[in-house]
Amino acid sequence: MEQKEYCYKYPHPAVTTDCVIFGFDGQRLKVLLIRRGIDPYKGLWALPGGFLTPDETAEQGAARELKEETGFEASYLEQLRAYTAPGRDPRERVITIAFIALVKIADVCGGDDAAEARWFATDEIPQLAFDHDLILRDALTRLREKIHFHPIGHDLLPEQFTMKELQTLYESILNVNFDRRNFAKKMIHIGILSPIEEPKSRPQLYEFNLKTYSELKNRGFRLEF
Amino acid sequence: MEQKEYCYKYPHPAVTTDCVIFGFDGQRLKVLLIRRGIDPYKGLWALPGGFLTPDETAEQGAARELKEETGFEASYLEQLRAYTAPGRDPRERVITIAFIALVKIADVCGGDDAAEARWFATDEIPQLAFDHDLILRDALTRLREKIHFHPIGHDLLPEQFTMKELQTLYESILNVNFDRRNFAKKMIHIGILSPIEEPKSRPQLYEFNLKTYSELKNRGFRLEF
DNA sequence: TCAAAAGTGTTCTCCCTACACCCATGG
DNA sequence: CCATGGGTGTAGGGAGAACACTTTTGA
Repeated sequence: MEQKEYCYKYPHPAVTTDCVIFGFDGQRLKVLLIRRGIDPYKGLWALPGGFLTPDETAEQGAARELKEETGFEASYLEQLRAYTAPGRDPRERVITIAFIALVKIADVCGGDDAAEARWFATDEIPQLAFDHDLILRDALTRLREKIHFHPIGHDLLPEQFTMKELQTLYESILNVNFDRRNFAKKMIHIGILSPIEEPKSRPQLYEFNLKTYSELKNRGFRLEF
Repeated sequence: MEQKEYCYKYPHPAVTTDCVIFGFDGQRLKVLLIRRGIDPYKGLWALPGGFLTPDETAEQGAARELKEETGFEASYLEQLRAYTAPGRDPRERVITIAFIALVKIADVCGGDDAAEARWFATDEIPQLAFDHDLILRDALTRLREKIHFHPIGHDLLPEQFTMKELQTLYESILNVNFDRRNFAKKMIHIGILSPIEEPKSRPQLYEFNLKTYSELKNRGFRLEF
């Protein structure tokens, strides 16, 4: 392969995207990491990511890398922020644009690339490559903020779910315990949940009512806990 | 000046920082813009910003550009997000990392560079260069969120201020009207304001009590309106 | 003297919280 | 039969919202 060169009058940093991918297994909040197969930091776990191509936005690049490296389609993808410390990559100057992705773990997990990928509970994160531990901590902070005005459950749970599952999700993200009855009351009162009619299953199933949600969002609502 | 060249194996975008600089003149929330002296978009108003140098973080670059182009020191500087649409700069691929800066308008405004700079009310923004109108709108949205858990007044008002000034600030940012008495009650109740003892001035002056604030922040507080 | 701004307190309502009982299912 | 989990209702407390009167200052 020919060694093409791209030249500029002033120094340009390389730009990558990295994804903090959150999933929920029914018990705990998890983060998807891949093991690096090449130096630097070979063998360490890292956030999935890669270089931005010239014709895509950072959002498109993040979605592409996510799909390529893990096989997941993000049901939600949001930019976190850019990380620009000059020495954060030992090879050359690389700035990364970090993203938060929410995926439904139940979705097919056919990782295309052969890269080794694994879910880690957020309190059992191993040592990470680059400044990815910093990025991950920032992502968790952002997620905990986000939960107050975004129906995160819709992106992390299956279409239909029980109230208990939803509560466990909230509890595992916020590291708290809620009163079972008050939690259900509050959720139903807000109006973004619709009970499933079918009377066959005993634990009542719910689904998100996105129409009500978008109305609420436009009025700027917030969920207090 | 010699034409140095910086070459890479893969294409690298140029990286700039841009600042949305908010100030408060006692009546309305303002944004500081500069008029572009060169193409592209020559003559249009734009957010102050410039290219990132190889040895500085985006935060440092934003602070430097802010100082160089407007003479202001930001009392608060926070990354908003990166803007990466491939066509956003007609010259070459340029991604920008946008920042929100809060400054005290009363501070010396000795603009170092001769660039024409002006404060604009947030509802009287002229046509802007590049995608700066999008950035500005995002910054306003973020600021309106931010106001709920950051004492924005501390970065936008003088050291000492009246309750009315603080209320006007909040009202101009959120585009609402508060009951004068309930607003004061709530602010004092929170505990981040300290009344100034000196009995000479009639309208009671206050200052921010940053110690109480940082305690509150650690406990994760939020101000509802 | 009058108008405009600032200081102060009370009531009502609603939401959040704490908490207990019943029913259904499955072992 | 019993244990577990899910469904439902109520009483109390606290914070926010609505609201009026008095005082001072400056024109």
